[in-house]
Amino acid sequence: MTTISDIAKLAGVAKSTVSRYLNEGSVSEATKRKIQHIIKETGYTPNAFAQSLKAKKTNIIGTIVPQLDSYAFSRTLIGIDEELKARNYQMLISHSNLDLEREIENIHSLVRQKVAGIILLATEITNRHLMIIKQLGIPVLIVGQQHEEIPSLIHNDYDAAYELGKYILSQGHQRIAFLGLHEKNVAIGIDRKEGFKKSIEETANIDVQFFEVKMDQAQTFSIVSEIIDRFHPSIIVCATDNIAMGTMKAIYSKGISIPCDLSITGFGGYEMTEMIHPGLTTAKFFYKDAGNLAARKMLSLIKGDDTPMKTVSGYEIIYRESVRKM
Amino acid sequence: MTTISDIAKLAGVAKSTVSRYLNEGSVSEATKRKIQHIIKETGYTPNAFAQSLKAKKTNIIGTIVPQLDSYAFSRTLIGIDEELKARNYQMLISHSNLDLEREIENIHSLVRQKVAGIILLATEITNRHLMIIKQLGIPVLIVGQQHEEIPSLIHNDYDAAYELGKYILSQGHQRIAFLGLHEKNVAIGIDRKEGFKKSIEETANIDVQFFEVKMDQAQTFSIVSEIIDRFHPSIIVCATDNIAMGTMKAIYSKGISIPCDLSITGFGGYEMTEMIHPGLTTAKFFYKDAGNLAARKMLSLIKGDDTPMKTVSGYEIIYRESVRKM
DNA sequence: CTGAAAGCGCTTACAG
DNA sequence: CTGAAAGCGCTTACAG
Repeated sequence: MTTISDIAKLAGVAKSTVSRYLNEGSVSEATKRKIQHIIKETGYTPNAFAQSLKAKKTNIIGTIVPQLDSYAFSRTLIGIDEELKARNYQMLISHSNLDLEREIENIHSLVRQKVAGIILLATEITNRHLMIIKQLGIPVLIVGQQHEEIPSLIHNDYDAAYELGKYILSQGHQRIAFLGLHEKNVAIGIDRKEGFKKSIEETANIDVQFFEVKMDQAQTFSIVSEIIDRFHPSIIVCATDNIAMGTMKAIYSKGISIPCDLSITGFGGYEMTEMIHPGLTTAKFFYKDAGNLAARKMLSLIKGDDTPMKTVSGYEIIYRESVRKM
Repeated sequence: MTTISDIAKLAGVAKSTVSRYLNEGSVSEATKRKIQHIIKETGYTPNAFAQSLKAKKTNIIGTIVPQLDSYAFSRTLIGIDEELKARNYQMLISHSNLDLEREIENIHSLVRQKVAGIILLATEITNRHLMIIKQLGIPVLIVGQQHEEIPSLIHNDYDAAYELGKYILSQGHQRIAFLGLHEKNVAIGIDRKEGFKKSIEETANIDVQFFEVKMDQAQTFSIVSEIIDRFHPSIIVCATDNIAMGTMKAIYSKGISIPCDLSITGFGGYEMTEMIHPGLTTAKFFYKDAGNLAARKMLSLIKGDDTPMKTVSGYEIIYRESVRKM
C-alpha cells in the first residue's frame, strides 16, 4: 500500500503539502500538478482509519435496521444509501433482528466506530432508547416513528389511514374488522388505527372491531379465522401489507373468495401487492424517497443547520381489486 | 471520550499494560483486576480506528449486495451477519444497485476501508471482476455464482432444476415453456436451464421452448402473454420466484386460471410464494443457512485454513397447488 | 506557498 | 509481569 509519505517522496515535497493538496488546497499550481500526477500513477487512496483517527470524525452514517428482509426497511435503506453516496458520505448498516436489546447494543457499536450520526429505522422508542440517545453526543434521527425529544421522519400514517377509511366507507362497507399492531409501535399501532377511527366516527351505523397481531405472520392465521367466524366482516383492514398477505392466505384457506365474499386492504404499497391476484388496495408510502429525505436531514443535523424536529413523508392510496363495492 | 492513556493513568500502569490486558493478557491478577475495574467504571471502549491503523487489519468483512430489496439477497445477508457477529466479526454492507460498474467501485471502496475480506453476492463475474479480485491481496468469496479461479458458495441450481423437472413431467405436462435469465448469470441462466433440460431429455414426447426475461419484471408481462398465445403451454417454468410472480400476474390478467388452465413453478422459495394463492410450487434454497456458511468459509479463507474452492448449499422442492396433474 | 514537528489512540517488539 | 519508545498514516497549527 502506498501512503502519503510515498507520494510526498515521489513528488519531492513534504507530507503536509500532499495533505494540503488533498484537503483545503493552498498549494501552488506547479506542485498541485506534480502531486496529482503521482497520485494518479500510484493509485493512492488515503487510509480512512488514519484520517478518522486524526480528524476524530468520519463521513460514515450508521443505520440500524430491525429487519433486513422487509420491503419497507430495505427500500428505505436504498434511499438512504443513494443520497449519502451522492454527498460523499457512507452508510454503515447494522441489523438488530427486531430485538430492542440488540438495537441498543448496535447504537453503542456504531458510536465506537465513530459514525457521524445514526439513523434508526424505528419500531418502538423505549425510555432506555431515549436516555442513551440523549447523551450520545452525535445526532440520531428516527425514521418511521416520532418522538417529541428526537428528530424524526415519519410517514403520514394518520392521514393515510383516514383517507383509506373514507374510501372503504364510500364503497358501502359497514361491518369492518381492523387488524392492527400493538400500541408500542406508535406509528402503526396507534396512528393508523386512530386515523381510521376518525373516518368511522364521521359516519353513522358502522360496526367496527379492532384486533391485534404480532409483526410476524405465524399467528395471523388463527386470528383471522376466528374473526371471520365470529364477526362476519365485509372487509378486513390490515395495518400492514404483510399482515394483509397473511390474512389473504387465511381467507383463501377457508374457501372464501376475495373480494366477492370478503374485501381486504393493507398499508405500505409493497411491490408484491400489485403482483398478487387480486391486487391489494393499500396506502402506499414512499420508502425510498423517505430514505433520501432522511439522509439529507441527517446531514443537516450533523452540520448544525436548523431542521424541523419532525418531517412528514407523503402517501398515496392505491385502488385495486381487493375491495368490493357493496 | 476516554482513551487508553486515561485508563493507564487511573490504574497507575503504563499504556502498554492496559493494551496487553485488552489483547493477549500476560498481566498479573492484581493489575488485571485494577484495570478491569477502571474500564467498567469509565465505560471505556477502544477506538476502532486506532486499532485498525496499528494492526493494519480489521475484523470487518465487506459484503456487496446487488439489490437490498430482494428476498434471496437479504436473507443471505442476515445469515452472514448472524454468523459473523457470533464470531466477533463485523459486516459492512455495500449496495451496488445491480450495476456492475458500481460493484467494482464498491470492491475498491471496501479495500480502502481495510476490510479483512469481501463476500460478493454475485450475479455475473466478468473478466474485470476476475482481474481486480486476483490482485486484491484479501480473500474474496462469491456467493450464488461459481468461478474456477475464485472461492465460491453456490446453491445446487442444477440438481434442483433437474428434480423439479422430473416432478413436472411426473404430473403429465408435455408442453412446457421455460422462462429463464440471460446466460451471463451462470447459476440462474445456465445451471437451472441445463438441469431442467436434462430431465426433459430423459423423457420422450415433450415439447419445450425456452424464453428469456430480464431481472426486473416490467417486461415479463408482454412476453408471457405472447408465450401463452403462440405456444399454449400447459405449464410455465420460471427461473426465479420473482419471475413467477410477474408471470402469474400476466396469466391472471388474461383471465386464465392457475392451475386449472395453466400451471406454474418458480425457484427460490421466497416467503411470499406460500402466502399467495394458489401456493407456488418451487425449488427452495436456504439463503440464510448459505449466509452462515459463507461467513464461516470467509473466516477460514482469512485464517488460511484450507477450504474447498466450491461449497454447495442444498435445496428442497416444495410442492404446492400451482402445478396441476394432467 | 511550504516544511518540520507534534499528536490522534492504539500495539508491539525490546529491555528489564 | 511491566514500562518506555517507536510507529501505524494522517492532519494541523506554527514558522518561515
